[in-house]
Amino acid sequence: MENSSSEKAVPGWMKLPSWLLSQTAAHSHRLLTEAFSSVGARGYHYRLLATLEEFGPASQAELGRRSGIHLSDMVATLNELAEESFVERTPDPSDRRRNVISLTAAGKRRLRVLEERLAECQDELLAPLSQADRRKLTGLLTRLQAHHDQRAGESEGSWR
Amino acid sequence: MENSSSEKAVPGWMKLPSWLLSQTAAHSHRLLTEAFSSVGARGYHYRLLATLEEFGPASQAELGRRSGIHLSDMVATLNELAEESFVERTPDPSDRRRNVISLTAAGKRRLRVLEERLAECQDELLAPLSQADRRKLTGLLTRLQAHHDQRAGESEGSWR
DNA sequence: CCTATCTCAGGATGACTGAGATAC
DNA sequence: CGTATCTCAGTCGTCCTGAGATAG
Repeated sequence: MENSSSEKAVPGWMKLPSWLLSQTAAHSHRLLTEAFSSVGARGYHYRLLATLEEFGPASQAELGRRSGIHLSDMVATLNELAEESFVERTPDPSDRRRNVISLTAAGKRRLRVLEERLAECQDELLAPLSQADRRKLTGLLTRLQAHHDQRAGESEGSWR
Repeated sequence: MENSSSEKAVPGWMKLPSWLLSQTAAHSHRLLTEAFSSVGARGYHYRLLATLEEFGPASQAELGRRSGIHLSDMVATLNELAEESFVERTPDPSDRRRNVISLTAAGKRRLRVLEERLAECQDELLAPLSQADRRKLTGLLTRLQAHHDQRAGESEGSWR
């Protein structure tokens, strides 16, 4: 033992919830980024593909609302996905402002791969926690998220 | 009770721990960014000032190890802090490669302001949770962080 | 020679802003 | 008209890579 405590000296702010949250999120983000980029993808790709499969084809604006991705980023992300033929952009005949985005067969296969990687990440992320602790953590985070989501919806126009 | 009627349709991946973590961290980050930027500061400024007060003057490399800020970012951040006279950069006479960074009186006052803002953010962040839940969450996150920190230290050179 | 320190230039991702063109 | 959609051009903060100059 070195001094009063057996641990290395650590700044006090590292015990704050906001810091712990940002750090664990950063770890999680690193895991996901590495897993996705190992197959040439990134977070936005997964979010878009998964949203498309779950809710079906939609305009870019609608996709943005469902996935929480900004329209500006949507364009670039869809360009990337379309270039690999994971999604198709078809003009909407009933509203010529819109593109209808739909998932291709290749896109579904891609999604399966990303889902596998994602599941592995969850496991690695939560490795030190018991099943009960994982549920507890998920529950607490869900409550936090619901609370802040709601407040965001109130002040703005609830565009999400 | 099911989401078929009362709840809005939400993609399944939004229930994953990694997503909840990144979202709550994003909310937290938004709170902090707004609070800090309302006085013209940002996260790195607080981390550096707080680390300096807690551990005293140090070289930039040492500060980087203590605060977890990359050396490349350290330079720019210290430039900003020095420009407002919150820190002082003095050449180390015993090792002419080094600058000794120290906190000024103005820097301490600045830190007090940022700490206040930070405390308010913690409260707002954790608003929907009871004291017991807050402790539980902090405990769970601490365990996650410790686990991943350790693994990061193993594979790399434990520079942090 | 090799390592440590400081500096600078840049990238990547995610979140976000603003503005323009077009269609409703 | 105003509003919605799509596109493109950027910013910002955080994290991170690489390379150079200098000092130990």
